Amino acid sequence: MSKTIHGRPYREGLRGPVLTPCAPHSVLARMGDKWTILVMSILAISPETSLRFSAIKNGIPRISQRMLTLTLRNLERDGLVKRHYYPEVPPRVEYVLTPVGKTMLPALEGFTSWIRENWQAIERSREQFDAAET
Amino acid sequence: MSKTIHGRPYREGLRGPVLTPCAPHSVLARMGDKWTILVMSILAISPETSLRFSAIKNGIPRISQRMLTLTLRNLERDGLVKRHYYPEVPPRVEYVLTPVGKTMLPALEGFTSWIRENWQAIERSREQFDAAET
DNA sequence: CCGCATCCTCGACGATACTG
DNA sequence: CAGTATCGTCGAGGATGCGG
Repeated sequence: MSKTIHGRPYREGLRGPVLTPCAPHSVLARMGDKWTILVMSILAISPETSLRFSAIKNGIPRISQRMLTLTLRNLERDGLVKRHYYPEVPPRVEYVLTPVGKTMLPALEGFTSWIRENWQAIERSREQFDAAET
Repeated sequence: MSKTIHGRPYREGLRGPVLTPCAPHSVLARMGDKWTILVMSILAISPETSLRFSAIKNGIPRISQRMLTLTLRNLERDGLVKRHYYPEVPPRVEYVLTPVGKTMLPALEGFTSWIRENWQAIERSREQFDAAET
């Protein structure tokens, strides 16, 4: 059994630890992209209620129709969000978190709450760093 | 006092909740980029020990010198990593997590452990989804 | 109402070569 | 050894318009 850090396997090489390849990055990258967290947050407000496409769009200032569609597709593909299509006129489409999507919320919240408590320090550090460049 | 979800403020609009702008995305985006988590993971293995540039590079297969430099610069700018330069010949440069950087580890670990437990389900969902497209 | 197609811009990332 | 400079590629993301 090899050692792990953050669930990431690694071995002790001659010149220190070497990380072995890992898949989970794809999930982190997804959550880190421009709109995904915002969509998750909107759906997390009342996790049992499904929201219409337009309600989500209205909830996220400045998101384009195209990017919302793509973001929702990706979440659906990952099995975190379920899409319900109602073939009415005009059509109605609603989205909800799946069970898996809901289990992600506490873990995500743990991380975002750390960010909430620390991002001001981070912002200050960035300003200092940038100011130090002549 | 307005309501929040994941530390994100929102208001109840006429057609549902509306997220108000939020800064923390920049932190999530940072961690979600291609190499940052890997660098954090390497430094997290023994948080009290500083590592040489080359040790980090050896620990992350396929990272280029350029991308490691950029990634470390960004982390230093955010105040999560501290850089120590020793003007010897040949030069030696070491990196350690800052106190702030260390406090991030448990929160990050919470999220990555959720990913570890669920990414196989996510992978399966992706394969199914892709297979469903004719 | 919702989604797709098209076109465009820009920055992340990689490869390579050079310097103190 | 560590970092910088330069150049090239590629895909994320935005604007707009059409269609069921």
